[in-house]
Amino acid sequence: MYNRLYDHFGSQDWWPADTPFEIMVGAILTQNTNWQNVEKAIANLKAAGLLSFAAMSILPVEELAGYIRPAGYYNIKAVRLQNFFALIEQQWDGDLEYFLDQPAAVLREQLLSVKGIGPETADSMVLYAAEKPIFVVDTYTHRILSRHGIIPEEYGYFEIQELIMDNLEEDTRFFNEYHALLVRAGKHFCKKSKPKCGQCPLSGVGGITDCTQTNGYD
DNA sequence: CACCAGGCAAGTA
DNA sequence: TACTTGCATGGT
Repeated sequence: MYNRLYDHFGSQDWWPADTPFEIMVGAILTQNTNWQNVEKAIANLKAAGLLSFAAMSILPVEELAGYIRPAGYYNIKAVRLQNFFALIEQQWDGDLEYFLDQPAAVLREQLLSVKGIGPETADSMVLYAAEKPIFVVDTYTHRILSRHGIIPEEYGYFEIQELIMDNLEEDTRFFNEYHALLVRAGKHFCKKSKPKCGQCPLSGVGGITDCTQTNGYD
């Protein structure tokens, strides 16, 4: 599946951000949200010169919410960002580099303890900001794998992650590209409302040959 | 108009 | 434990 996606789409060059801090902020902002909307929120923060831990962590919650408004769920996400900032400030004295320089399992556990950071957000931070080999599962991963008969539809986050990590090489660069490619494929072919696109580069994988409806290429 | 987007936590029975 | 609901803007 990876080879087919890479041959079709090429390198995705993820995560689209300039710093680990920007990646982590983006990971929270993109929860159940189109990336285009997140870009607007990030642009607002950049324009105000606030896209740093020092600046953002002392911002009042109402003010923070105002900047990230385009990303949707802005009130709850402002609180989630502050919960994350509190961990870095209180446990790591505001030193993000030091925080990220821990074993993946420890990092993951600490991130999951933050209210508002769940499995996907935590793993995105571990893989893309800390650059440690962990596979990020998302709705596209679940949808694409289940529709191709690789996993049962009822598989949850950790079951999917375990299957991938137990059977494929644990490599940061590979997991980075694979997740990004699955998202790309999901955006363009494996839409929720179109179970069978037929033009997906994965058509036929897993013995699934009945993806016969059309959905259009890029 | 309806539906979707790179989730998560809280509420209900 | 297993569903359901709230959160919200912006694009198609």
